[in-house]
Amino acid sequence: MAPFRILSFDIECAGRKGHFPEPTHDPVIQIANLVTLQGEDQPLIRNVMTLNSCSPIVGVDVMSFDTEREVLLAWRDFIREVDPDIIIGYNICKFDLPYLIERAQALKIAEFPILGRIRNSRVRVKDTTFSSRQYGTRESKEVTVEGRVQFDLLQVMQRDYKLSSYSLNSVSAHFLSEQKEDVHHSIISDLQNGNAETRRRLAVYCLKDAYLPQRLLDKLMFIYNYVEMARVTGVPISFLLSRGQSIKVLSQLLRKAKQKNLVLPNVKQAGSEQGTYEGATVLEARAGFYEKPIATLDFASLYPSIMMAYNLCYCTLVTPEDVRKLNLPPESVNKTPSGETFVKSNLQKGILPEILEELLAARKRAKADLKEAKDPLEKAVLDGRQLALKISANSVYGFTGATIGQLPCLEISSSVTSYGRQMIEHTKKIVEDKFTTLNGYEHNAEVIYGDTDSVMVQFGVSSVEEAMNLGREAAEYISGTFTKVYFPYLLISKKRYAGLFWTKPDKFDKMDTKGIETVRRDNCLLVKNLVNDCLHKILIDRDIPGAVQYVKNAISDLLMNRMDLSLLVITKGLTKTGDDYEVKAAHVELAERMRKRDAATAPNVGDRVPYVIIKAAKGAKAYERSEDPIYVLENNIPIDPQYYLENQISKPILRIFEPILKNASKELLHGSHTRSISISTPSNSGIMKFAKKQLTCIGCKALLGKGNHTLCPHCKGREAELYCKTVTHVSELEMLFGRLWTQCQECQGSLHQDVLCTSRDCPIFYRRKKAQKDMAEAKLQLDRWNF
DNA sequence: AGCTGGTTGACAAATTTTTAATTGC
DNA sequence: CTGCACGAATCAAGCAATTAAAAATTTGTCAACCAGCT
Repeated sequence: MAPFRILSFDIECAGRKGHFPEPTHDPVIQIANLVTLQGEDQPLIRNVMTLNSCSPIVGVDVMSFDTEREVLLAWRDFIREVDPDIIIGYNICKFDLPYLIERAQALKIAEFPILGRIRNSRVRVKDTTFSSRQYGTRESKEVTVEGRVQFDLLQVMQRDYKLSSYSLNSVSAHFLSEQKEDVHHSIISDLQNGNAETRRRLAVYCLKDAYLPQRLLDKLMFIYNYVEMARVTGVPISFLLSRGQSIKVLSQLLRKAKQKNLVLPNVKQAGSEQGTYEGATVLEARAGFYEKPIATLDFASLYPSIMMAYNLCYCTLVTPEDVRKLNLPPESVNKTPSGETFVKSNLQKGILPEILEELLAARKRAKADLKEAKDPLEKAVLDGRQLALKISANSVYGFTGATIGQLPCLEISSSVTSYGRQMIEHTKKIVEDKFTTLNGYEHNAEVIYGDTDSVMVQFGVSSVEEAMNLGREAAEYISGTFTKVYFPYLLISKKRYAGLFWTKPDKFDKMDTKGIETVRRDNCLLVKNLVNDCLHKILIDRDIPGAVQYVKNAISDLLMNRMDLSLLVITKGLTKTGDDYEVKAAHVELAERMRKRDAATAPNVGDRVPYVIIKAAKGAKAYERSEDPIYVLENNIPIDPQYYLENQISKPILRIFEPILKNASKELLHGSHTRSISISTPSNSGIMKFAKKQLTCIGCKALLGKGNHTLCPHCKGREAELYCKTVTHVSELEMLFGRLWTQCQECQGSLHQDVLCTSRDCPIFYRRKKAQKDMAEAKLQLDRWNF
């Protein structure tokens, strides 16, 4: 089979000054294209189509046109000529493609939207919303281009990875360690209206936006993984991006049923009946800091195994009446702990167990092949396949429990979970019964925690090796698997713990954290870093005083206003539309305010909203104090360090330190380091509007009388010293700013041009802006000496 | 009339409940 | 063949758990008020 032809593209359009571009008014000014053959590193074609003249770019075919109509038609012809199988880009489904179509409509170019592989078939655009528990609610557009798969990397990222920001910039930084500049749309117009040189600059941005999605596609091997998934589950690739999990299971069911000459019933929607059933058991967590190794016993793919072992399926479920009528012998049926009855496989083999058997067998084969594979490409293919098979196996159970689905069957799902509950309780009991001093073991084993398919056991031994041996013995005894040991282990509560992860006795593999702030996206970076570094110091370095000192320094820095704004940005997802929220929340209110400022760039449903908490009147709710970080930076609004200390840092830190340190609260949050509070910059809102700013002495901050601009009489004698100090301060800040500026220039790839980037996701951007503000302020101080 | 003790209502503080976000398995 | 109006059909893996913030409710406090007693 010929390799796929992949087109990556990006468009730039010029909005009227200060407005986000709209297809009815604003022209498309540039389109950048990259065409690549699947599996090859270098693109076949690199080109840019641009309105008005543009200076040449090395290695790129630059096509300048005089009218927008020519640009659009050139692109249409280009698509038809290249005839790509897959069209990729970043946010192309919601922005680039619909924009081109609608723009062509506005310009009345009727012959433009014929881009697919069906002759004379026009591209159609439709608004859609997708909503599921797993992926959340998201508004998008459906663009039909026959014969070409649209593979929008934004959608892929949002589905496959949980990130705190999904901007192309932030995603590229995360996966490719490569930044891109974020240029505000108002600047795009300026560059377009400049000269051939500024348009060249714009073209370079545009090309980069087409290049990065291509890099992501290669690096993360999406084509392999998605093609494998499509093959295994039997759905088109577009379904994997536009539909949910259940269509995959349904497709497999249909395929299997067809083989067996069966048909699936058309189950009517059960109305508003939202039946729910009992799920898995989570064992009570004995919270604490464990300095002895903790062994983890678990059952590999528990739910699929249960369904296979007990032959649970739609076609094996019988009612008590059936049992009587058909006179089924008791040895031919299983009664599940939840009270349902299923016939055994000798009478009727279930379809679901059969699907699962095949999936798991195929996964086993893929894993075996993976071990033998040498070629990295082949490895990638096989790893993608085995992962796809695992996910498929796990979602079969979920499908039967989906009450608003095609074929719900709560009898199956509740039976699965009831067996699961029985197994974990049973495991806990026999481990604690067997490994006792009475039975000749050195210590009594204690189950300290367990969730769904795993139990954490403290055997009481102090070496990792002994714990591993006992773990293996126990696993054999309960016919489960033994995988790992945690040592040391910090158990905070159910679903929240951290520990060093050992799979071999000589060295730990990594630090593993579950459920706590380091892995949650709704915390600011400050909290994430702080918790992570503390855990590192406590678990790996075993240096508790060091961790305490570290926290104190961080708190002191925060209160002194020395904290970088990028560390204080909190992000939360906007999960529903504004009116559906019943209570006011910080990110929802901010999104609403931003909508009023500029409707086009405000966050939408499904987007994540970044915000910081600013100073305000005492007693103001958090939702009244949330603000856009960029806005805060530009308008010099003071943030509220106290909020970050009390509402962000304090509780997570205490949860970690409480099991380790007595008086943790006193030690960490009320020490002398919390008294070094900086004088806040006066807010330009509320009562402060009426306060007059008075000059203070540069030496000692005492208020100065009239006609006195620099020093109070007391400091008069130190003139030379203080002047030097101010000069040094300014030059230090100038150097810092210069360094950051150069860094941004390097990022944009040129040291000879102005920096235009305003990326919300880039820490350098925040620091550069702050350095700029500080420098301006310091210069103002210096100017006072000239009086 | 003046004092006392109890009641009441307004408001603040404390506590509980609800809502939303997010993760574990 | 396209565009438009209208109606019908389709679609969405699961539960358990923690945490923070807002909203609702209870509790506490204090002053004003009033009736009864000395």
